[in-house]
Amino acid sequence: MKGTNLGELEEIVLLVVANLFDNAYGILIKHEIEEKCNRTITISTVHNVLQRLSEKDYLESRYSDPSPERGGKRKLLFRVTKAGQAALKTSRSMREDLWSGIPKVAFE
Amino acid sequence: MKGTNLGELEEIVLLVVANLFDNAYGILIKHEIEEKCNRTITISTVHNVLQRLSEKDYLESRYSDPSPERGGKRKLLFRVTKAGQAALKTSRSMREDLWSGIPKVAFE
DNA sequence: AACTATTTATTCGACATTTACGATAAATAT
DNA sequence: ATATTTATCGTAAATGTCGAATAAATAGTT
Repeated sequence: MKGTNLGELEEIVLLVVANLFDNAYGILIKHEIEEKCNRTITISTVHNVLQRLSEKDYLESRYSDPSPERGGKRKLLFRVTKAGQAALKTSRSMREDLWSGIPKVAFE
Repeated sequence: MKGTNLGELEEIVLLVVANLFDNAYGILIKHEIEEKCNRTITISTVHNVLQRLSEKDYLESRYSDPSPERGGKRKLLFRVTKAGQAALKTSRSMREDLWSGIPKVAFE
C-alpha cells in the first residue's frame, strides 16, 4: 500500500468506530470486531491500527473523563474524520463497481 | 491476517479475476485493476498475489495455448474457486452489515 | 491518610504476513 | 537471432499480529 490506501483491517476498524459513534475506544472496538466480524483480535492489535489510522488522519481522538467505577481510567475516544469517511466511501464504491461487472456465468 | 482472511489487494484481484471470467491472466488483470481502481500496480505484484491466492485455494489456474502473435507466450489463466467465491461473499456481507449499522449522525 | 491490591486502559517492542517493485528468465513469432 | 509478450525471483516497505510493560483510577486495609 502506498500510504493512503486502506488495509483490510484498517477498513474494518474504521467502520466499527463509525458504528460506535460517540463511544468508540479500544476494548469496545475489540469486542465489536469480534462479534460482528466473527474473528478474534487482541487489544494491542486494535490499538496499533487505531494509532496508524490516526497518523493517516482517518481518525481523530480525545480523552474522556474517567468513569466512576473501579479501574475506570479515562478512555481514548475515536471518531472518523471527513478524510476517513471519504476513504471508506471510495473503497466501498470501487468494490461495488467490481461486483456489478461480474458475469453471471462466473459465479454459482 | 491469519491465512484465510482476504487482504485488501487480494480481494480486488479476486474480484477482477471474476470480472475477466474466461480470460483472466497477469497483464490483463493488471490493466483492469489500474483502470477500474484508479491506481498503478506492477505486474510482479499482481503475480505475487495471484500465487498467494492459489495457495489459499481461492484461485485455480491452467495454461492457455500460445496465441499466434509475435511474442504470444502461453498465458496462465486464472479462475475463482468455490472457496474464493465464498470468501468474497463473506467479506462483502460482513462489511455491508457494518455499513448498515452506522448511525446517520456519524456520517456527513 | 497512606499504602497496596485490583481493575480498566493504553503504550511499547518484536515478529509475521501482505503489498510492492526492479531485474531476470522463459516462450514464441518474425 | 532478436524483438515481444509473459511469468518468476529476490528484496524492501507497509500492514497485521501479539505478549509484556506501563498508567490511571478505585477499593480495601492498616
